[in-house]
Amino acid sequence: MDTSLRRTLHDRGLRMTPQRQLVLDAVRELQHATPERICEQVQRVAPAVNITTIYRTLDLLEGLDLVWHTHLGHGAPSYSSQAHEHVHLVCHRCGGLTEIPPEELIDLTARLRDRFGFVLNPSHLALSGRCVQCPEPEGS
Amino acid sequence: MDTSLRRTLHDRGLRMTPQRQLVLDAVRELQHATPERICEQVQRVAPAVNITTIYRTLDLLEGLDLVWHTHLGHGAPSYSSQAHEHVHLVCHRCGGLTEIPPEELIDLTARLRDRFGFVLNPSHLALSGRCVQCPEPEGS
DNA sequence: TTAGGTGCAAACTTTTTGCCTCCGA
DNA sequence: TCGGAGGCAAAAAGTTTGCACCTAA
Repeated sequence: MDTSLRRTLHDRGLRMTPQRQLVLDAVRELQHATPERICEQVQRVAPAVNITTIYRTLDLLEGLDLVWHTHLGHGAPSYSSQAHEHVHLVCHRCGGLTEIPPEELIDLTARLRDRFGFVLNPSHLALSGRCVQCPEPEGS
Repeated sequence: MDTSLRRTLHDRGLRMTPQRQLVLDAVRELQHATPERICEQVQRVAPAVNITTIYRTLDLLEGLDLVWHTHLGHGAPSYSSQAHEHVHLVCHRCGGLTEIPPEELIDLTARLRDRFGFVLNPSHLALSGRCVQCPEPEGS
């Protein structure tokens, strides 16, 4: 049970529902999950929940800043909750994912805020480049 | 005409074609363009070129490290060429895109390389957060 | 002549929309 | 009873595949 979710929803004239709680729980539990994966998880508890509801609820929760999505690689987007504290390094070549501690971005976060007024979300960030295992392309 | 493209292709037993040149030109010219947008651009010169060819060619060029794609927001991915030297700040709230000079990432690039062996591609990077115009969410 | 490359159509996956019904304030 | 929510089906959007034909080495 998530009283704060109920409150947040109520403050905006929205209702708390079991589906919304279940989707939020699933995102928090799974981390980096696609909508389809989240749907499977929710349906373990409530098999009747439709994928449409998953999409609508993810949109809603994202609007409330409770969840977040990025495209870590090709294909479907990946949803996470604020709780997940990692920076992601995505290799554009092999698609590999490396997680590093968010402290690595403290300096950058401060600089972007001071200079551009941009509040970086360091806990959910994908940086793209080439990982250790992948060879350097020719001619560079 | 792009002799280096011809050479790169030839070295791998692949052929140079007008379509490949046109797609590369379109990516370089448009920057941040979706496959569909690139297709339109190519079709100005060669109306018969099919969207399938655009997808296949973008895949090919990406494999050659000549172009690059990210998902800047919802929906279709966005292709750019190496030539495009900007860092992108994407607001997760309004979807707005801010471009900042790549120099802002010099420190981070060096650190990631030294500590994790990860070669950041600073010329094509999307950092996600909240931009100046968008209000801070409640409760934070 | 042979393999690469393209166009075209169809299939497929992922996401969104419309509509009807249900339910709680 | 009124508007928010969800289920279901269909549509839309985005991407991939199969196949025939064409072309350059």
